[in-house]
Amino acid sequence: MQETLIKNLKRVLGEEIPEELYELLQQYSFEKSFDKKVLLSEAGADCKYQYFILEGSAYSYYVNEKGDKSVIELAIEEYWITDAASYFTGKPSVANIKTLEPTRALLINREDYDALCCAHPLFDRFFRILMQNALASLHGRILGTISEDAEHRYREFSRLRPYFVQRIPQYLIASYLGIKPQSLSRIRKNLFQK
Amino acid sequence: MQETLIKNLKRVLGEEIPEELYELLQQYSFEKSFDKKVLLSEAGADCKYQYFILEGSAYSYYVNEKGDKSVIELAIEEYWITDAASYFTGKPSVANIKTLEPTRALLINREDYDALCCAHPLFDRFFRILMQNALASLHGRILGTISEDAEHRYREFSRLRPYFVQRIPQYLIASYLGIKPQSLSRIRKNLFQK
DNA sequence: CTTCTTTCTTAACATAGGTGAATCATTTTA
DNA sequence: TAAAATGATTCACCTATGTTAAGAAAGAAG
Repeated sequence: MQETLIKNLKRVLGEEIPEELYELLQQYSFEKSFDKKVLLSEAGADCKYQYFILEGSAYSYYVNEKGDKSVIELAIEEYWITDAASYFTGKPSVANIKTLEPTRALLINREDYDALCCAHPLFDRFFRILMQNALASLHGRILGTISEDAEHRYREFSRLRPYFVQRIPQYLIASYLGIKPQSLSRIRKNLFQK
Repeated sequence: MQETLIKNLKRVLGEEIPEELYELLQQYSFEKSFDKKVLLSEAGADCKYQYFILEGSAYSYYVNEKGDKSVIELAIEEYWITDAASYFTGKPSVANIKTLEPTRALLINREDYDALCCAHPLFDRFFRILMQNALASLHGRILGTISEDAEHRYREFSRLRPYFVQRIPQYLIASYLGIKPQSLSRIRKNLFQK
């Protein structure tokens, strides 16, 4: 069974985990490998899975009416990625999800997710706490986006997610921060000159 | 016991609710009334409660180093409001929370929240689902903020939250959308001329 | 290696939205 | 009611970021 997800379960639940949970996870999820630049889920379709990245990286992005792409989420090892609105509610997704590198992930589909939570209440708690954390971090992101300028946002991002800066192409980071790659380039030039 | 929260419990859990849940809620929460423009929670302090608005309205906002205020959340009846990062993790809060109108709310402190979830697993589920919904809606907000212009964001906001447009002062809506009141004024003028 | 593709940088110019200041309108309070 | 406070609008001007276009650098593929 997946060491890295188990480690997460333990850290989040902060108690001894009943053996049963491992078996249930095993039963209601499966592992899959993907090449780089593979589309995992497409806008308009039902987003069937949530992905827990075991190795590699992926991102989700939105394409608006004008054709501009915007990065919604960036995910490396130990991150979950999905189109929440679609996965949790069954509505058609607005996001595309794509691997960046060759990626190995744990997949859980919606029915199995529900089954998992019904099979043992600690899963309700585990995912509740995951969602709480995701929520708090998204609030931080919103806050930065509406109240700080692009240079500030990039500095914060580099400080909080140095691993991302190393591994993720700049044009995706720019998009995640809500600016164009040219602007990020300009900002970086500025930062290094200081 | 609070009809409106019970209605929410039922809708979210979509099943018959054991009587026990009502008693537990009663036990682990309490109701309180506030005047308008009362500070419920202050940046820097520990955000002790999450508030379920029964009547009235409130908002949370962040003040950055430059002194600019930005609205994080707007809440009217049947909305929850808190500083997630502080409430869920115990860290000092970055947000201020303030009532807008005279407001009656249901309060749950962190210890009682944990106790509630330990007392009955359906609370883990209830809050998990609430968090999922909040997460999906925040994704939508991020998306708008990084990929659409201010006019588009305002139109979407008006479409999705007409009640807010009626009740919440424009300068707070502007801030929530990440722009200045003067800009929102300009945008509205433009919209009505079309 | 060489070529092709992807990513990053630079620069000149354009624009959405910010700033500061004044005025008007609306609520609140005395 | 009058006075004061709060919220909304308008305008002239400014600035951060977008746009377009070109070329440089770095990686991937043959």
